[in-house]
Amino acid sequence: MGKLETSPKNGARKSAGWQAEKSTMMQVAILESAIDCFIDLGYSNTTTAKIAEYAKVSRGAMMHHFPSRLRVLQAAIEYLHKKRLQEYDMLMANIDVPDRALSRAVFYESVQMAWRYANLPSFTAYQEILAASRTDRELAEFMAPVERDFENQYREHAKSMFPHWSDLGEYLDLAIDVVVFTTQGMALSHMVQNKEARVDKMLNFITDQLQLIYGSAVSES
Amino acid sequence: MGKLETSPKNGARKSAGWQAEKSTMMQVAILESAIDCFIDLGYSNTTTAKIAEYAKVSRGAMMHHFPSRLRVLQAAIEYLHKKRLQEYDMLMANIDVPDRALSRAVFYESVQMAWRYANLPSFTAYQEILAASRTDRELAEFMAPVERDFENQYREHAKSMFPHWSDLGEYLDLAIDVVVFTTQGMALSHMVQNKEARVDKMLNFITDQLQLIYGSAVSES
DNA sequence: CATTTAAAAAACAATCCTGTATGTTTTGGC
DNA sequence: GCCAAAACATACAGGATTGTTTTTTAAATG
Repeated sequence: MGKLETSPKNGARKSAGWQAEKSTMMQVAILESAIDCFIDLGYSNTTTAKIAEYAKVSRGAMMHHFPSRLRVLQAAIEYLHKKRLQEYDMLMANIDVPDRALSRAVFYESVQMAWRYANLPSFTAYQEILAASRTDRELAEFMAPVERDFENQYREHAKSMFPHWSDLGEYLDLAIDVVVFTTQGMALSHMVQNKEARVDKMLNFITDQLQLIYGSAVSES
Repeated sequence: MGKLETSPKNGARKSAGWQAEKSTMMQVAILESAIDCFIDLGYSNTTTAKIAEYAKVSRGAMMHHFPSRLRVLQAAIEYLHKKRLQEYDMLMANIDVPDRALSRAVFYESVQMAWRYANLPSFTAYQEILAASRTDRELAEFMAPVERDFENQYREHAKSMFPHWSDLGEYLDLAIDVVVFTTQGMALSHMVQNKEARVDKMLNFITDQLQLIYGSAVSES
């Protein structure tokens, strides 16, 4: 009941490596299930049994591929990391900059994408892990390079998007911090009243600040 | 071994209510230990045994005062809530405003205090609880009014601190959000590189933004 | 087709945690 | 001093979770 495909379909005859394919399919299913568990149950409530249940796989089968809980979780974190890097590129690629003119619209779209980024399910999953890492030394060490990766991606993308700023590193870093801290602060806050309106105001406000920072940067150069 | 005072000291003769006093002493010790556990171990790793160990009390004694884990945790949350409200007042009372002049120094000190507030141990403990509440419906319902309390405190304090803004609710709310989201976003982010410098830049930047918002507010009135 | 190997499922032991139940000490009133 | 009640300590049962072991099933190969 509820297994993955257990035998090759008639159409696709037994190809040499179909077993390996099925194996990786299952592994992906397990990792994605682990991430879903982070989101639904929280990091520490993500048990091996729950992951297997989500993946519609017996716990024994899972333990065959990932010999311990830690291994599953670390693999899931790596999987999530790659996914988030991709999602970031996807979102930012959506920004419409007809002729690379630094209009307000460009800034605003960037801010909006950052906000969307902080509202993806993968962001929630990631925050669960980060929160757990605060009191889990081993996990924290595992996460450190991941965090560095993100900081680098932010900077690299910003550099390519706003080449004028490439030289003025300080202002660029400030602009990034403003956007990241604000959007993530909003995403992590549990706003009770008129969330939408406040978010909207904040996003517009940040956009204005970006323009201001940019103005300072160019006037200084 | 390692108990609280188990009998009245010679100096203080058996007063009528000393038993009740000792009882509340122990309860306070337990609640503070629970909060320490949140900080050291994380919310979900805070077991009844650990709390008792931290409080240097037998688990049985603890279960006598708090019949279930949930009760201890809820009592600890309420205790933490009061503590945080007090700490906020303490910090904000420190802001030196000689003649209520709205100089940059006043804004800056406010921002700095908000940053300090987000770096208190109690903030960490609180975030542990908030994070856990995301996947714990019962806890979330328990936390909702607490969150409202804080939002109200922010607004009330800001109103009293900047009476000129009292009428322009929108700008005041924006200013509060800017400070809260930014400082909390920073506190929750795991900055890897030159944290101090970035924080310093952000605090100064926010201060400038507050002045700007204030300028918009007064020019509109 | 038979056999060997990998994959999957199930069963098991060890640990931890909660809640309760039972036993012991201490306190306050008489 | 004595007794009832509370405060405190210890012991135990039930459930959950992890990792291991054992059994069963499926696949690959000669």
